[in-house]
Amino acid sequence: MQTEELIKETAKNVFFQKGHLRATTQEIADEAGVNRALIHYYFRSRNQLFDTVLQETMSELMGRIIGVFKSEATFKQKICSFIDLFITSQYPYLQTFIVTEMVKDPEKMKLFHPKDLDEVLTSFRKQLAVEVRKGTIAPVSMEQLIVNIMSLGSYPYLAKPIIQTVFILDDQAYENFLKERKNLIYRSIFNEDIQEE
Amino acid sequence: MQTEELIKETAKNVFFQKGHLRATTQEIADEAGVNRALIHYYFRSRNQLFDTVLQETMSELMGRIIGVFKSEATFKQKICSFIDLFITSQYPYLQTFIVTEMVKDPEKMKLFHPKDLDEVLTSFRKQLAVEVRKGTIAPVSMEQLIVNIMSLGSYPYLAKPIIQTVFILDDQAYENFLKERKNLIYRSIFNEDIQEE
Amino acid sequence: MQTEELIKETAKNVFFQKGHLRATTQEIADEAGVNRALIHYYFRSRNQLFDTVLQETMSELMGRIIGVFKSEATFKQKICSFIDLFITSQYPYLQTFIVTEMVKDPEKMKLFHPKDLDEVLTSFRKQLAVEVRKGTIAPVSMEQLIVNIMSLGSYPYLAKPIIQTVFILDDQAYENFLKERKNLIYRSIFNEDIQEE
Amino acid sequence: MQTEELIKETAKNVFFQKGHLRATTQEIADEAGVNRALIHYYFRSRNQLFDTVLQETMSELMGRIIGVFKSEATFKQKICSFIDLFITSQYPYLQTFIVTEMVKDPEKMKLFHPKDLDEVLTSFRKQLAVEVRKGTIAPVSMEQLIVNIMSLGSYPYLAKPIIQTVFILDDQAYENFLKERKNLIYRSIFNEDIQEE
DNA sequence: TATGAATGAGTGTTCATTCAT
DNA sequence: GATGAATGAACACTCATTCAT
Repeated sequence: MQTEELIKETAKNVFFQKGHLRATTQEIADEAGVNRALIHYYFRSRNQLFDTVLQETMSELMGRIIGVFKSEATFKQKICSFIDLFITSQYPYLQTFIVTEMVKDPEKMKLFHPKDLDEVLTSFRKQLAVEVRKGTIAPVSMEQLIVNIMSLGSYPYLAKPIIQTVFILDDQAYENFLKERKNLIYRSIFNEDIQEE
Repeated sequence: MQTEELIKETAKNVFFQKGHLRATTQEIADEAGVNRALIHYYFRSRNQLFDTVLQETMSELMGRIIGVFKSEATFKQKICSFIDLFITSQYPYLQTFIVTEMVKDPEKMKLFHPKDLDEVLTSFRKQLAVEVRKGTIAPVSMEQLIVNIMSLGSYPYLAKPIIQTVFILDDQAYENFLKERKNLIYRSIFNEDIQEE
Repeated sequence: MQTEELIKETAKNVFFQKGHLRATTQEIADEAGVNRALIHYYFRSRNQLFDTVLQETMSELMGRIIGVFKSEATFKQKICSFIDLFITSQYPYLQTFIVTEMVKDPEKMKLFHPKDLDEVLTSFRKQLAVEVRKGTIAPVSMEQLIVNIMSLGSYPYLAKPIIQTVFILDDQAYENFLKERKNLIYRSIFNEDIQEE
Repeated sequence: MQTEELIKETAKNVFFQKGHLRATTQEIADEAGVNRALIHYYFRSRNQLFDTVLQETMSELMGRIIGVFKSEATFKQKICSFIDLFITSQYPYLQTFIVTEMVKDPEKMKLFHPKDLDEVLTSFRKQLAVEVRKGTIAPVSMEQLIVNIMSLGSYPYLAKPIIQTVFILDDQAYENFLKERKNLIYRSIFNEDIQEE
């Protein structure tokens, strides 16, 4: 039973961490140190491994997102946690993967919409309206706000090769570049630095 | 000689517009209405077609970027043009393509750094410093500013399936969502709406 | 010890009754409700299970054939019983199986020639000669007579799909078609109907 | 274009002459002296090669059958030709093949029922009725008569290994055994020897 | 310049078989 | 005896690539 888990974790890492989206069963098997046929023994087909692994990863991500919004934290704290979610993603290539895969079958995404997401978002929308009225944040729709945070957080991971090339940054310099961004994103929303305590 | 061009253009569209990043030579040949072997006649290998096509597309993109910064326009106009560059990309899947391809061979990107990019950026960095001093824009490094714009512009294209799923937006609604963003991005930089004239 | 028997019987049914001549060990194991590895535990290999099962089935068939000829019945009764043997075979696909398997290794068949078959046939050959002299039956060699009966009895089972197609007969009509044949075969030999009593 | 034909003919021989019904693409390719991938180049899949080859062979067989019945020959001559069709089949394993394949998908056979077969059979049924009235032949339905001939003709080819074993006949002896059968079958129908001229 | 034919390397998948428990 | 896990060999099939014309 732990081998099944090993294959799944290896596949997640190969696909979403290493970004080898077209990885063959052979590559995954090699990486996991198991026989290629074992993948079929546990998952029947490469596609089912894909689906399983994608499903689980998306569930985890959605769970975290919902967790952030459901918490008792203040508005600013929620935003802070949400930024973290996308700035330090466990799976930097997950989103790229989804984009490339979903081109073929966009309907698949619908499976990843959890039941309680809607109410959570509705409640957050109200909270946002309150904060806008209070003047904590400039007027903005919830959708645009959330997409802004995701954009500012994720894109630098996705476009790493482009950005490194344009600005001639080595890996260390890029690391530093990324570190500055959390506070920068926060400031683009609230016009103030993060209050640590 | 025009067949070579035809193949190249077809490949660009298949890869970067349609997002068929793993397109086979057969698909490209079919789409172009030519024999599959012709691709090898002109480009020797599938990889060389890839490289050529990527090289040209990147050159074009870099050319546009440089064009924006080199122009005689005002600072705000430059920013405006730069936003446009990433919001209405001719090749929505180009960046995804780069990301996925560069994972395998990150050194490749170095080929895409044009000679005059550095001086253009240096000059823009000075212009930015001036505007910061003038208070036109909040203090920010040039790198972070540019990456912010690229993030806010490109990411919603890359992550379209995710965003549509989370917020339950159909294609029409998503289109509208995207339209609002240009001004929104501009406002996030200058705290004012775009001045049309 | 009864599991071994269970596997064997299941295999016989799968191969020779259901006609699934290429059945995998998994299918047989599933049908028998046992673990796939057990088949190898008892029979070492799929081929040995095949051989065992074929051997037993052939022995049983040969036993019946010998039983018919060895009995004290009259000549006509023997023929009648012999017809029955091939018209209502317990294993309709046994012969098809033998044909397809023996192509690969024809020597295998020699294992299925029982010791007492020769004497039984010799004795039947004499009985036939007597009946020919008496005029009960038209002159014919024993081999041809026996093959005729086997042909007329078995072939309609083997060629069922062809015959149904040519004459457009559904399963019910084909059933009726087969029922008529016993008397028809008997008449082709003795020019008279079967005397029931 | 002749390679395609070569593959097809090789496949026919492997399947229907040599009786290697489960032949792999590799075996067929080796036999034909071509690369395995060529089979897919011409026929897309192993199944399509099967279907094509089966279709053609069945069409040919059906054509011959119809040809016999459609001819201007006398009743006895037709029967004679029909016997020939099954006694000296070009593809001894064709029928075995059909039997084993059709177990999986009996509906497939329906494709092999030619349009003009029905009228040809209807006309032959009338001719048979006339001959029965004339006393040329003992009363029998057309279906049973035809199946009898097919049985007596084909079965000895299908069951060759069994028969050789039971009667201990070497290949030469079996050859002789088969030669006797044509006249024997004819006599089982008309109670007289074939009139050669 | 263009094409149909041909090939080798590699992919996902199946399966009989083995092994440790 | 019995089982889940694991493996190697084979299979159909795909694809980029080459070659003769």
